[in-house]
Amino acid sequence: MEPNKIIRGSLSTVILQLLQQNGRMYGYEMTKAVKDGSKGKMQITEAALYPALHKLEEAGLLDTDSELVDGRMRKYYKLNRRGKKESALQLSALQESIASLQKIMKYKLKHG
Amino acid sequence: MEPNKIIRGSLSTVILQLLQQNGRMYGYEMTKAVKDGSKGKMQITEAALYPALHKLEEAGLLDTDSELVDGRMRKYYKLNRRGKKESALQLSALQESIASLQKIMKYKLKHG
DNA sequence: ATAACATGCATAATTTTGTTAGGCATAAAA
DNA sequence: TTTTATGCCTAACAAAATTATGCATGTTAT
Repeated sequence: MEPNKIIRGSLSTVILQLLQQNGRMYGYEMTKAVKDGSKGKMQITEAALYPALHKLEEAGLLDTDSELVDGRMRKYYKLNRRGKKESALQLSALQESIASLQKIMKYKLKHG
Repeated sequence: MEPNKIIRGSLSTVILQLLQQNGRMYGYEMTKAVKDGSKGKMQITEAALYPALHKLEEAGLLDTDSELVDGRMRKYYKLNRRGKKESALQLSALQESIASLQKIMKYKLKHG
């Protein structure tokens, strides 16, 4: 079983939420945050992350700025006003989805 | 936001769990169960369901039998021994994944 | 009668979204 | 000096869904 099946389709929600929690992050940092925050049970590959970040940026939800640190460039992302709204929306939608999923999996037919 | 993003990647787990709960079901019935069980918030389209069912059957997790009811054929599915094992495995894996996902989304960096 | 909707199965074409596999560069550690 | 960590990225491919159909029977509404 793949480690992070549940993230499938929720990657952008996770990204937005990480930024909501931390204010300003760069890509590599996010991959570490997910690995650490899940105690190694999940990971976001960079090949999945960067396109997702670019998509959110293009969608006008994120502001960016780049910085040279220790001789390497970092591209920082943070939520703008629209991003904050969208973040909240996606979070509650996800929580409702999880609740629905739990219900479904306990569902028993009437008159079975 | 799509209604059932969270099911993405977890469809087979949901199917196995429905069969675990109800013992014996046919495809159309499953689509209704999901719609009812989630109060319309989620659905499994038949185009997603049937290939998934066939795949689980091919994987040797489900036994089937067909029945003519009210002039229409129904193909019933149920878990066999292997399917029951797999159902339990996938359920606990999914629950752990959800727990990890929740952790990640609350994750805050040290030393911010 | 007949059109629309519910039941019941299924597949084909397309899109979304991820993985696998790379590339490039700097710095630190073994 | 080779490996590991940091840091960005894309291309080719695969998985898994959605959209769009198709077919057939039975029931309900017009």
